Amino acid sequence: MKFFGSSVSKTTLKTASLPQAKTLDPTGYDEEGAALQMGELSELLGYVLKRAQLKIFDDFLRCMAPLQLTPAQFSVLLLLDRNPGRNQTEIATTLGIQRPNFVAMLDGLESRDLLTRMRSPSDRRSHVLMLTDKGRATIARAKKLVATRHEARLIELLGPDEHKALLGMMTKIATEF
Amino acid sequence: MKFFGSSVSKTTLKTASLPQAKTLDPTGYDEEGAALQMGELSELLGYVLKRAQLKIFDDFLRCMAPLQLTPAQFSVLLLLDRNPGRNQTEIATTLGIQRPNFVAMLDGLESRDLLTRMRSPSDRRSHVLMLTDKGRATIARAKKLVATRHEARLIELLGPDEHKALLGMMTKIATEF
DNA sequence: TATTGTTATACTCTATAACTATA
DNA sequence: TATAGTTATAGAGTATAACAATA
Repeated sequence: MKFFGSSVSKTTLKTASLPQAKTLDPTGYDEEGAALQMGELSELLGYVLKRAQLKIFDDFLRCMAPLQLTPAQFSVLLLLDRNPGRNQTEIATTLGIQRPNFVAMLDGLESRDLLTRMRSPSDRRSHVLMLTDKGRATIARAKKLVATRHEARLIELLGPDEHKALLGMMTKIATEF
Repeated sequence: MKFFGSSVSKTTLKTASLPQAKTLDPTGYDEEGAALQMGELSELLGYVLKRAQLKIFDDFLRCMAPLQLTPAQFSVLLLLDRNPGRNQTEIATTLGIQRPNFVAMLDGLESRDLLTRMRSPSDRRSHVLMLTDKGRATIARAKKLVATRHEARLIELLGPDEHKALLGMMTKIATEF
């Protein structure tokens, strides 16, 4: 499902420049004829929200290119750093990831030596997840990249107060809507 | 790519209740043990933005269930209503949809008799897109559903001023970031 | 040559059912 | 029985290459 497209593929993850919706020139007319009327679309929160989200993810990817981490991978490492010793179900559920889909994701991170799976001694069904030293170093670097390159640009664009307000509204929608 | 999952499939489109990230109870502890620390994640705009977007799309789908329109389909019909007589490339490009992916989408809408493709007399390569009467009636009903059920709830949650400010910030990110 | 619509294709994300090994 | 991790699979969304018809 989508309002429209554009995202960055994981394979092309190096740093891709994304195709995006046509932006009108100042005259409101494009090369060949009259510009299209966006109508109610520009007042529809879901529409602009989706577009903004794609932009932000794309920028996140660019900023994180040196570490080759997707937003999802970043969120997993961050959660593991803060919550060592949790099992797959706990981490996946917290992030809204289906357990089956989490398996391949962990395979990838584990094969890059960023985390380890250990059978729990107390419950041998579950895997205790722990960042490796490399994983801890990576998430530390990643957080710096996000803060200095990504979030800093966002705050610069919006202003610190608006940025803060925006965070609050998004959280409200995410939790109360 | 994702921060985490949860969305509504088009097949299940009737009205689905979505699996979502665990919400903590007021104590900050869940059933089995300590709640997970979200850490920097709750301050990361991309993260909360994505979560909010999923919530909003899910609600959009529920509100639009009587008409069985996805956000993407809604945006196409809306654009066609405002801009009759455009060709596929123009509509697709404006919405950020790849032309190849637009074909199946139009097939679906055309088979539901919501729009028509006509070969342009002036340029026989291109298809002129027009809403049918049913298409116009449908988008009219859809706009009412969105306004009264979907956007109204959002405005109620945020307050009209905040909602307006949010729209502005999202547009800014979508166009200037 | 270039463009429009199209087909074919591939990769990602998401969801569900069902298996296994444990409990 | 129920749960954790897993496999298999299917449906969407998205991206690119290449073709036929037309310009």
